[in-house]
Amino acid sequence: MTITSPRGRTEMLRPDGSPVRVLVVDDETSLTELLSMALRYEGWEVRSAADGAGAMRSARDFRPDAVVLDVMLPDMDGLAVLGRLRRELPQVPVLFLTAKDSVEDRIAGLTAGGDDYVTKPFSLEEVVARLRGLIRRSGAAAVRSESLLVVGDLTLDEDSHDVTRDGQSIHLTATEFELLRFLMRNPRRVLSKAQILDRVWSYDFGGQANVVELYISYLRRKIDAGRPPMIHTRRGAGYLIKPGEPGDAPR
Amino acid sequence: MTITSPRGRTEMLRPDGSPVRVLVVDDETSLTELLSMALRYEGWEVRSAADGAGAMRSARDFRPDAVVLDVMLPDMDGLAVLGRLRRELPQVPVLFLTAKDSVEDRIAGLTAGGDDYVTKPFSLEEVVARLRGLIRRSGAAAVRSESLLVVGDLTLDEDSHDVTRDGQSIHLTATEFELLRFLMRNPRRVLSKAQILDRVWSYDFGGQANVVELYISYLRRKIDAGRPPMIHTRRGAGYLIKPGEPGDAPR
DNA sequence: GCCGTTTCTCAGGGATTTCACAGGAAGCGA
DNA sequence: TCGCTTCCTGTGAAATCCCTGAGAAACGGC
Repeated sequence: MTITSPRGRTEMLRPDGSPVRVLVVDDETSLTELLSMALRYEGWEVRSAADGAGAMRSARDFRPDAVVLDVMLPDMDGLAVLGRLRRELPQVPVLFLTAKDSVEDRIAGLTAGGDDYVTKPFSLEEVVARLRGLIRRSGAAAVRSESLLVVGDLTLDEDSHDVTRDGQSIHLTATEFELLRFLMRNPRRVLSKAQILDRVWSYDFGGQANVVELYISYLRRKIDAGRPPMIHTRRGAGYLIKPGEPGDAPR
Repeated sequence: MTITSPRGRTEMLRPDGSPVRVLVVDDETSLTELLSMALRYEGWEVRSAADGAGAMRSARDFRPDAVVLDVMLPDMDGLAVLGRLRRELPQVPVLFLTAKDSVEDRIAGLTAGGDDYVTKPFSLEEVVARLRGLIRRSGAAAVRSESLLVVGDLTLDEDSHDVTRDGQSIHLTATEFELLRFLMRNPRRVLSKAQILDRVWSYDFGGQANVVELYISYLRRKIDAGRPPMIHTRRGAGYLIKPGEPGDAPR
């Protein structure tokens, strides 16, 4: 079931109408807090645990629909936790967090089912998108929602990563794609550069804030070129995307 | 009966519409968990047992449509379990898991009845494919046809392992075949290198992640040569397969 | 056991993507 | 209109990602 909330975003709900539940397991509290905030903002109910024991307790009485699990934990390693979780919650999809350099000690066979993983440092957009994908495909939320975002004549498919405007296919780089996804998931809403930076860039990004301007510029060139513009600047506030009005001068 | 679920994949169902049931018997819990996840993701209902006694209990009250059975079990050996299973579930097909070096002809005798086997370490794609074949042929799921995957003018027959593009037969090696099957079972969906590695390569593969790139390269040479390309790279995300657009430049 | 086939590692090179920097354009208030 | 601030975007360097040839090792059929 998908409903549109008053604030204009689509939310995932369980069959009984209650919000989707996500359990976050990581020993870095700054990370669990960051994630919890982002996931709550999605309208999900979140509980977090800092170690394997806490994770098992939460699994039992919180009964989450999805789990975010750091594979490196202090008391028992992530794999042990995974095993116990699987026994407690056999159906629940897991999103693994893993360090960049452990790409080689790749989580062999962990993503067996519909599971997925992201490498640290990640962007919140990425984590949220993957979680949505996992939950959607697991059917836990009975949200057989489409993977297609539509704003005016602009479409973005989260499964195939295809983007089209007015039927014409548009090639985007990975960062451009995430930025556009974030805009399109919040249509007609002003998003500040800080918000965009926090969501689309990885949490340890230390660069210049004007990358956002730069990527907005890239997107405009690809999305708005020769058409009524959909990406608008609110000076001093941020950017927003909305369907192009035919009356508007093409860009 | 075969239906296409909202997530775009075909599922097997029993004549009464309930999901197919599979019993997994192995004493290595990490393996039963791995398999359970993968099989659940197929939309099947799974129960697992760690020994012969548990297997018999599950056979009686779970009434599975297929059994995955490790021939090496702690309490009684797989053959004894098999005999008891056969008495309890005379019609049910069995997929044997066997160590690489075990006597092949003994297994050959076992699989005479239409059963099948895979050697450890296996890939999840392989186990799932074999199981699908067994179930399809047993008639439990009332699915008789449907061994043919089709994407555009590309076809892959899971029974005969024949692959054709535009009517022309294409020879693939075993690994190439499994990779293509995985792509074709998830058309128009971006699959990350990690997902591909976890699904197509055996669970204990510890090698370089760029084998995936290599095999994509092999596949392209055979599938896309001189034709509109069907295998596409999404830089920073993964690969996907989709029907070639006639307008696309041939490769 | 031998020989063709298949799998996989390694490494170079090429193409793409990301990002910093900086000059210029555009908006805004007085 | 002027001056200040904010935003836009060209340029280029560096990093990253991907492709593929060559060859070693493992496998399989006979």
